[in-house]
Amino acid sequence: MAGSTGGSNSNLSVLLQSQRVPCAAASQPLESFFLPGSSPSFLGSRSMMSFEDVHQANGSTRSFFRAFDHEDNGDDDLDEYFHQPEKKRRLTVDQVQFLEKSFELENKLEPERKTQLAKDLGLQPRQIAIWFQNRRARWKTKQLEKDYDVLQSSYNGLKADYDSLHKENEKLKAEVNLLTDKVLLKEKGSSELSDKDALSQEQPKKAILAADSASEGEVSKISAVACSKQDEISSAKSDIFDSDSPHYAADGVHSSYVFEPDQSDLSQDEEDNFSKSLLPPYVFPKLEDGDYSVPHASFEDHAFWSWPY
DNA sequence: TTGTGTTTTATTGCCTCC
DNA sequence: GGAGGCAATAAAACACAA
Repeated sequence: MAGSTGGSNSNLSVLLQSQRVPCAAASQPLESFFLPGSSPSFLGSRSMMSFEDVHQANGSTRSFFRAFDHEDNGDDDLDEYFHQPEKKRRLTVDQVQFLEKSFELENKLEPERKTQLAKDLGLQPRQIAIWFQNRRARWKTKQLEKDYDVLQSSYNGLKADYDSLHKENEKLKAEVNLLTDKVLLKEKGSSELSDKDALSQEQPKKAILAADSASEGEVSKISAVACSKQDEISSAKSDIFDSDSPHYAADGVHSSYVFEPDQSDLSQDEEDNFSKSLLPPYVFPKLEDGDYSVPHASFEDHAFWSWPY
């Protein structure tokens, strides 16, 4: 459209035909637009309201075509205006208001409507089409901004949820690690008690290795932590181990001496089974770095939503 | 007054639909 | 193939701070 009718000749005619008709033709639409109770339907020329009346009713001192604001009356000025080189001229406030109303009703422009609007506003149909074109573009931009804002706030909400869940997950992970350590210590302690005699005689290699791998200080430290948490987990402990469990010393004595199968010798399956045997029905695989953690994916990564446990 | 950023009007080229 | 729509863009008009 635009390209098909474009051209300097047609532009000149646009200027001459549209911008030079600020009086009779232009006043008609404003009648219907500004008359109280009237809709922007086109009433034709029946109204007695003149263009000056329109300005007064509108409280505006602007002339219909703003260009005349700057060029005082006088034939010379008018002549100069009409013969000046082709220039863009903004539509007046009234024209824009009228077009806006029309746009609100329907943002697409049928040929008849375009012609009618052009006639009523004293503009070229092409100008009307261009105005609607640009108006649609502005509307689309605004709409995109709105959509962006909605998505942004939605994202912020989800991000906050994620952060909160991530924190909670970290907290729970630490707690699980602590409890697992305690359970393992208990397991080791009870094993030691039950196998004490055999151990003292056989001096199993693994016990030596375990003793070698952990300094006395470390072992006693772990034991101290475990004992300090004894009360916290006592109830859970009774659920985990039967009182006659071979893993649990009847006298509750804890030893810092560790005897247990070296887990590094276990296969993965054995390791899993080991963990399961400790804490049914909860599955606590041995927690190393990264275990039980939310996958370190970005928030946008949907893998996050398939909770790892 | 002037420089600069924003808004508005208009053009161009491409695309789709009938 | 012509009409009309849209995106990108140019350029005039406008707003405003310095």
